[in-house]
Amino acid sequence: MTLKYTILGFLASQPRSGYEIAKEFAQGFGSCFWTASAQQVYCELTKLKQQGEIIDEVISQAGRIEKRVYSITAKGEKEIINWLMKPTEPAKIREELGVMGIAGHLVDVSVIVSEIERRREFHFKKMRQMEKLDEPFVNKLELLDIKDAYMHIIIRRAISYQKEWVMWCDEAIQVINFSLQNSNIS
Amino acid sequence: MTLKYTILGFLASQPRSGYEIAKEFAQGFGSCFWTASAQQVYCELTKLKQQGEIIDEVISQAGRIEKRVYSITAKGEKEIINWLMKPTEPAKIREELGVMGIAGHLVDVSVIVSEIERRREFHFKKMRQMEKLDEPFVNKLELLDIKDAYMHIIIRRAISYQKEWVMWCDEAIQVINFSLQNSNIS
DNA sequence: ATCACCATGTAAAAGGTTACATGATTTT
DNA sequence: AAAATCATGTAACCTTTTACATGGTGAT
Repeated sequence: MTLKYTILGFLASQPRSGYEIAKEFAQGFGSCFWTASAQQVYCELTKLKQQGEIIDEVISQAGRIEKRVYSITAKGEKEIINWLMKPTEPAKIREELGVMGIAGHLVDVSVIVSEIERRREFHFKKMRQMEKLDEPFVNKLELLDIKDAYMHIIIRRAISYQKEWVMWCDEAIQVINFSLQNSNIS
Repeated sequence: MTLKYTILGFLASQPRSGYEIAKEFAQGFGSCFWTASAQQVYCELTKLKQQGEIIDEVISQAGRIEKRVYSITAKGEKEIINWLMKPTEPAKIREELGVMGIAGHLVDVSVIVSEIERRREFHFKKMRQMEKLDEPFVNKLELLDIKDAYMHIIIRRAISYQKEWVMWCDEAIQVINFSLQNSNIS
């Protein structure tokens, strides 16, 4: 259901096309907390329109293909407000890398170490991406209105999530190296 | 596919029944990095048996219902080793709470603040749970062999994930309060 | 007695991914 | 000329969740 409410949220802040919403998930603010493919977005928009929570309008663009822009309806706004009042479900941890914890010893330690190094790079890049999203906010921290403050804290969460990963990778390699030294001594 | 490899991993470390594996996901080491219901576990075990990656043996217990204990086969071990050599897919962020970032202003600020406080409690408890799992390892940090080191680092990741959440909750409430003071002044 | 825990499964529904399908415009 | 971006959809498949189904043992 979160996909639905994220889309309603985007449309509550301003009318958008399916393509624009999909982009929010791929690179924009949506990428801070949720993922959805373009296919999912188009599919959900069709459903939401049928249920009267959003309406669409075809906009013709000069020298461009026309696009279908969606807006939230009063019914849709009621729906999202109702949802926001309910407690959120914490994300379930689903981390492939964890399998190493039980079965890592079945492969050479170099496989594990280089995988952790690869992940460090990945999360470092992600962290930088998230920091870019935060730029408009960190540059006026003293002047954030409540709407900006909400966006800022969500982006901050995404940044520290990635940062925590980077720090964990460094720590993990240290622990592995220390353990290897131990086994050499004995 | 991760469910499959997590189960193979558990069985690679020792033979277990479906119930025991389900418990690992619910409260044990599995809960550090993956979630799976008992239904999923039983279903996957049936599939893995059909594919010859695990074998089962019915164990009768004194004064208890008999249980079906599974062990990994040579084929299964080959499968998991092959999988461990491949790069891991980082988890996709799916965090309901993020919707607040776009639509939080549609409800009263007290709704948001009390939700963040509720989440702080939740993650604090989770952190304590994960710390309990780490106890056998932190008590002999100097003596960890590589198998222990792998388990320890995965648990450490789970701990710092929860810790990061707790710190974020505190920071988020501060940012919100600061923003509210701003709007009162102007 | 009631609750927690042990123990194992099936089936339907919901949610998400991947593949298929198409085609124009803008930038390099 | 090729690649990236704009623009929208359908269908099949895979994964996950929820509901259904059952019943014994041990502790309070």
